[in-house]
Amino acid sequence: MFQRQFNLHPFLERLTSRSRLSEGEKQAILDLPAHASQVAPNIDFVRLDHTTDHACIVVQGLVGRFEQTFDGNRQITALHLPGDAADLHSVVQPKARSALHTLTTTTILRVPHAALRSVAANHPAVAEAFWRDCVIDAAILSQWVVNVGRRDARGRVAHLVCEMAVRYKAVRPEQEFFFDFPVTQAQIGDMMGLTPVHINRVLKALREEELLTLSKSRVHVMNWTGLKYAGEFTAEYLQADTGPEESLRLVAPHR
Amino acid sequence: MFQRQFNLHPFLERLTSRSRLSEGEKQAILDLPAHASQVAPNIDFVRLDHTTDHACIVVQGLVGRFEQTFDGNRQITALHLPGDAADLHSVVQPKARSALHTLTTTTILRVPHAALRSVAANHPAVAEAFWRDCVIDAAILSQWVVNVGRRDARGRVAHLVCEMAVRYKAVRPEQEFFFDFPVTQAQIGDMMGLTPVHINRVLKALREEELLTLSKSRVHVMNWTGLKYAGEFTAEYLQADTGPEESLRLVAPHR
DNA sequence: CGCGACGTTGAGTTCGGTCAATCAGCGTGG
DNA sequence: CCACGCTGATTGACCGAACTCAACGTCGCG
Repeated sequence: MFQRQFNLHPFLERLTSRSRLSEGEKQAILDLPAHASQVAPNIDFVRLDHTTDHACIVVQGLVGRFEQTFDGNRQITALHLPGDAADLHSVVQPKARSALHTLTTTTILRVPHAALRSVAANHPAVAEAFWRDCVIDAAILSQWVVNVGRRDARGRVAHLVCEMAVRYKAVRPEQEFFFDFPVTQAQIGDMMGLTPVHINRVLKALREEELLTLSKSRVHVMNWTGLKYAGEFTAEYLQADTGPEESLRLVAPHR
Repeated sequence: MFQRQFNLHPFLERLTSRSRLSEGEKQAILDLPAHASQVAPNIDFVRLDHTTDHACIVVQGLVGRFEQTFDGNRQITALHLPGDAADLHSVVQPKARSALHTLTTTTILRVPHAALRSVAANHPAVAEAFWRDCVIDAAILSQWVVNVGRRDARGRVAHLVCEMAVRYKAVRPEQEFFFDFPVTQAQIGDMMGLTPVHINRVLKALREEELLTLSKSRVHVMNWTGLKYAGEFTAEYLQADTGPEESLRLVAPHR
């Protein structure tokens, strides 16, 4: 029923922000068959160890990737915003090693692996763009390890908010700014490897430092410079290092 | 000077353990140009933010991938054993987001990106194998986040040793076994987000529990079942879920 | 209006960190 | 051969960040 309301433009934008594609390749992405569906909050729409034949693209809402320990503690390892392909890697690894969970009401587009493979096979630059997309997600994941492993609670939360501000394209370096970030304190705890109670105390401290406020699923960044410093944040890891224009083709030119 | 002594067989083995390749594709991998070199211990042979035109394959020794915080604390995010392509992702993301550091004397083979691209372009199944390799490394990284984020010190170290035992193919489920793991306690601390002092105490506890002994760069696992339980370890995430035989080709068959 | 989910706060505990001393091994140079 | 210095392992005493437990507040909703 949502078939006509949602298209693959956000996904294409994400891809082209990381890789250069020709007009024909862009059109091939937009022509991919996709089945839209709404998912209610707090639903695991991809379960651990299940094998899928399609990839999920987030169009609206917020999705968390997580795994859990034997005693049920959850660790969120990644967040997926609109435009992100939450499990593009499933094209080459169909069995899910981590679950996908909606944090809010979310609209996802399901694209069959067969169609993605076909586009990648016919357009080597698209295959490379898919590969690069997975590689950049891995770089983000790597930063997540650093955050959880080496920063104290205040630094972790500051870093998370910085990353989200950049990924939501909300940053106004010269002034305060706001953006929606629909998560509970318990979910932030699951991202950072901390308890909800401690997240609460950290948010209170950040508020008292006049760095940021988080309330009602909305972040108010009051001091971007100070926040970046508190989270030791630099944004480079979020982008491809080659501008999409200079990006090389996987297929070497024929000699 | 080492050109003739080392070849790409370990790398090919790693690839074929995760993806199926035809004889021609295998040969193409083995025919890749590679420049061997020895690197002394504790050398950063790929620096942060440097752009490379080649990928590094570990043939002997042990390599750690790491990033660091502003105050110089290191977080090791991955280990690369012989056969691993430590930065295959650099083919599509040439600027290094994390550094590579030798933990022991290490022999690496440097393979030009141009050659890897050429093989991938001529053999779509190789392109897919490269992509899958990066995806499985990301799954290992994801487990690393869970380990650091959600387990206590004892569980983290137990999990690490379990992962290494499996990756070194040292496991003998029915009996005690040994394997070389040439790292210092300080380096284990950098992997787990803990201090060297605490690693020492945890190793002492694991020794007193008769789970494992680590001394002189050698691990002695005394109780595999108990160790797996302590680290909540399951090995699935280390492998491709499709056996290499069933692995699909990126190129769809022509209709 | 009452319930449930989420947020807030306090008191006490604990895991892991910090600081510091000691020890063992090992390569080097006198 | 042995003294020296360096690196890494070990241990103790103390500290502090984050956890646990528990109570209470707040808000949205049926």
